[in-house]
Amino acid sequence: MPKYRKENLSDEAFDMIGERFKALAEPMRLKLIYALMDGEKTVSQLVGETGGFQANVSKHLKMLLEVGIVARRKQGLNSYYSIVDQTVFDLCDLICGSIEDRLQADLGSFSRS
Amino acid sequence: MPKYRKENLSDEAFDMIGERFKALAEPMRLKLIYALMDGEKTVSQLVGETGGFQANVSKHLKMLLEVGIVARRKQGLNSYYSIVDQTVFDLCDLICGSIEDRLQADLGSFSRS
DNA sequence: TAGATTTATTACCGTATAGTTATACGATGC
DNA sequence: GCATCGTATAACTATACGGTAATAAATCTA
Repeated sequence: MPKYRKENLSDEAFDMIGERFKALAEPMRLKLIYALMDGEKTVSQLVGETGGFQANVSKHLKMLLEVGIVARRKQGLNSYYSIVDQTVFDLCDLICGSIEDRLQADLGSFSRS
Repeated sequence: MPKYRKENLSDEAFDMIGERFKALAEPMRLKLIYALMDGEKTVSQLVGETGGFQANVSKHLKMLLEVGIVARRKQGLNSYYSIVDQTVFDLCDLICGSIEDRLQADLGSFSRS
């Protein structure tokens, strides 16, 4: 029995999966997710840690909020963002392993005697 | 000890991770990967299965080839493409689970009495 | 050699989006 | 009320990218 079963997927399913991956396809959003590994933070904190402009950070956070990767908690003047979908870390781990494999392979084909 | 360790990542690392996710962020490329689950196929076959235009299919395949997700084998008039990075299936499984969770949650908050 | 077939490439168009600036909104404090 | 602070939004620009059509390139066949 094969490791991966091939299910029937509709066009809408492909769209949803693509949209989900797209949320993780931008360096700034990855930085934000990475910064939120410590726990919830305010927009100002995230602006400081990522080095981005406040408007841009807010925009990306809004996107992550809409797709359900982060949550927002408003208190006083501040908005506290936090990760709600922990699978993003598993996804990044898988991707990083895949990138390493690729780089190793490239290195091998380059330096082989 | 936390489940996810926070490593130091450079801007270049975030770029590479983002680029990798971007390869999976388009429905047509997902369809191609999905179609290749059965094993290697020619461009014509993939055009038939995805319903896309030949030029578009070729362009997306080239992109998947460049990031190392698929491999190409030329024989006669045909180019045979196949999956080389099996982690894409794990990634899609994770994403699908995440989407399901999200939809379940949305459904719950909608229909709760 | 000429023609047919498969794939790759080029050019173009329209749309989407990241980054930036400026401004609006909402809450707090004087 | 008014000023201030943190955040969100609007408007703009530049660029990236997907889809499409046309063409080129490579291989096979008659």
